[in-house]
Amino acid sequence: MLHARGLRVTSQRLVILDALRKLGRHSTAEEIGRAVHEELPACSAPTLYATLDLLVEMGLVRRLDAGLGVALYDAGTRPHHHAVCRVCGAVQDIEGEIAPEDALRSAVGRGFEPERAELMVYGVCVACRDASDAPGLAGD
Amino acid sequence: MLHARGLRVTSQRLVILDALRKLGRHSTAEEIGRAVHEELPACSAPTLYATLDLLVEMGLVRRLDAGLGVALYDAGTRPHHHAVCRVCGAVQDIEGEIAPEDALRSAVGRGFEPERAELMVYGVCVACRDASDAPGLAGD
DNA sequence: ATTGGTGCAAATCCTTTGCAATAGC
DNA sequence: GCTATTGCAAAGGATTTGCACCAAT
Repeated sequence: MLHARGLRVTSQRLVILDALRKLGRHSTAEEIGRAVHEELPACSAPTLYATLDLLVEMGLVRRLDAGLGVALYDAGTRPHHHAVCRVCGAVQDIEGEIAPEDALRSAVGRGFEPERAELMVYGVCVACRDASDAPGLAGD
Repeated sequence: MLHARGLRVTSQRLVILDALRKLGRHSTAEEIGRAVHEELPACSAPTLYATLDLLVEMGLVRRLDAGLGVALYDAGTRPHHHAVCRVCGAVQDIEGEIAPEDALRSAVGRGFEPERAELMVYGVCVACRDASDAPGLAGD
């Protein structure tokens, strides 16, 4: 898959993805770094971040900002929703590619007390779509 | 309102809230700071952040993390949803205290091309609720 | 052999903290 | 006057960058 993109297969990349998959869910770069160090003690922070960016770009990893001041990384690429605890900061997955309302219900069913639910829609705004549609410019 | 909480009414606090209200939408601390400086040139970053925290705590301001690396502040306290453009980073309000699904529809109706919608539910998880319910401990 | 990847260190950015001076009550 | 609040400067943490070396192809 890396080869297909003309990129090199390095032990760092393999170990980082593997570590992230083993950690399972919402891990900070620091947690991933610690796990990686057990196998690859010399792996550096810049490499870690660069690799995570690459994996995100490749669609193998998702990056998620829960407002905790650190980015969280997730090897599960299926879209899903999240419940963030205001008290302890824990991020709970709401599994499944389900409608937002069902996600909310699911969280409540698991004992989570929602105070506020916010939908973040990620996509392309009108202006940027128009810009990329403009003739003479290479569409993305 | 500040008095009611035994807090002092300072020009900084008034000007910061006023600036944020005038800016209207999702402003970064830096934007707010710039606006504040026009009226209160000496207002410092620590004061700005402290005041914003205070306003958030008082419920007059909401803080929002759109994954852009900076916090956005919003003087509109009514909960609403957001659409973030992957290309230009613009954050669009989806007005109204409406159901997430309607929010998604609303964004599409305005020309936004959604790629991914994620519901963030903020609240209190089971463990933290149980902890605060525990007898002998002061409930929050 | 080539050149993309890596590691080191330092830089950057946003935000917070310590402390003396100031201003609200 | 008492004390919260401010401003300054510097610290702090997460992430990125520049550059020389190394390793995958």
